[in-house]
Amino acid sequence: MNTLQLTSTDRATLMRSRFFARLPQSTFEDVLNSASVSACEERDVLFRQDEDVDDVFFVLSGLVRLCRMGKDGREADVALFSEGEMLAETAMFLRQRATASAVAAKKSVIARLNGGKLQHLAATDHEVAQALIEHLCYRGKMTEDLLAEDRLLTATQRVANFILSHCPKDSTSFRLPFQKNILAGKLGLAPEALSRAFSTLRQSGVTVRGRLIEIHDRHALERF
Amino acid sequence: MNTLQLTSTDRATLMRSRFFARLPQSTFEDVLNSASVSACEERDVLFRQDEDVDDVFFVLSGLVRLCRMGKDGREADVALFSEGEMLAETAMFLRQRATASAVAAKKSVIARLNGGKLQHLAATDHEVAQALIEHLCYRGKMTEDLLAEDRLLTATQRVANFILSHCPKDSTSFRLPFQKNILAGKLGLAPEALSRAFSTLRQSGVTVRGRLIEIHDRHALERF
DNA sequence: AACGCTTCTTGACACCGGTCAAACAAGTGA
DNA sequence: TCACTTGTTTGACCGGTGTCAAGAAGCGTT
Repeated sequence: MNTLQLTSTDRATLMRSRFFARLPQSTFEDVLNSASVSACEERDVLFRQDEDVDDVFFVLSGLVRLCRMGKDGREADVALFSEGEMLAETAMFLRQRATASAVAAKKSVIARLNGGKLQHLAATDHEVAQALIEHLCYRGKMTEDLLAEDRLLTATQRVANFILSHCPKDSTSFRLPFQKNILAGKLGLAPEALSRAFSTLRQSGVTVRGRLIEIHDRHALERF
Repeated sequence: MNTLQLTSTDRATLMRSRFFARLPQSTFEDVLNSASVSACEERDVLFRQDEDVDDVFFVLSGLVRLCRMGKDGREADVALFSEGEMLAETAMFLRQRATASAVAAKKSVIARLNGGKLQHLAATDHEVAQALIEHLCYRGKMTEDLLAEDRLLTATQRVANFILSHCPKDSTSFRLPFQKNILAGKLGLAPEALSRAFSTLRQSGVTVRGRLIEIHDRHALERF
């Protein structure tokens, strides 16, 4: 986890993000002044469950898995953050230990924003508070979506959903943005189950070669 | 769904709640001025999935189920709100239809706060924004907890968890706060599965008679 | 090109939990 | 109190998914 300088593409990534996009330039700079940037290898840990976390993390590039561990050692992913997404903001406001661990799911560049600073800004700057509220609403919905999918859909249906929502409407194929491993975790599946789901979908015109997914019949997928 | 007057116990309930507790009296009155109160019977619908929802709801007494329906007609609960809890706040900030339906799970009294008013307050009043942020963090954590439980624990373990977290530390028994039906939904189980979980736990010293749950060996439950 | 590592796939199997049906209990209203 | 409705339990069955183990494919390194 080496410390880096914030590049101009990093700044661009930040400014494009849901959270920062709506903040005025000066506030943006203000937040950045208290930020540090580091390069992570796959499996590097940003923070661990039950630790105190004071900072807020921002994915400048790469991928971060948020996972909880059960007492028997198994672990379950509860969220997956890719470029331009922010995590660990709840630790700031609920005075309690982290409820999950954050682990890089591949080589990543992570910005670490000062939590106290951000909290202070949220308390004094309407724009920041507003952006935070929207961000939290969005995150809440994401988690609720996951929960509902888990409870309503079978493995194959969840995979079909994922494919449909990730394949551009005007295209017939796309590349998985990460390893199948990770996708399985995000969907709450064992890797084997993901593999089987793919092979079930082959009957409905889905071709999987490495990370390349081809769809030959969108409607067949929707019907699943 | 009859319209009611806000009683003084209702006011007390509001002021005790996570959200309103921290607001100054004047803001509190301000919000209340735009509120209406109604009595709901079990199964009354507060709003339906895919509808536009402008208001924010507050449970003054009773119980509200938030559930999503799958295309095959099955439905899954994604949250359960009891006395003193607020729901549908995300609809205000994410400009989109409701992602779930809200249904009274028993006779309830519901306050309906004006969303626009609240949104305006959140944008101008630091205290309101702050309260909202904390509320959203809390809700987010709740949903994440549910997701993690679903993914990490078996039915019996989830039930054991529920019992442990609802039985006062200094007591050896408690009453279920709602029908087993509802509990099953909250835990993501079919009623039959809940029933079986209870009967499995009987071996670990749990007695169930109607809604009365008795624990004879806390540690046995924790080990599950 | 050959090696070694990791990721992915496939098969076998067990088990958890959903579903249906029927018996049973509890609650409600006349 | 009885009849009726609604909620709960139990049994039987089966489909879905986790787990273990083995083999295949992919990928980077030498």
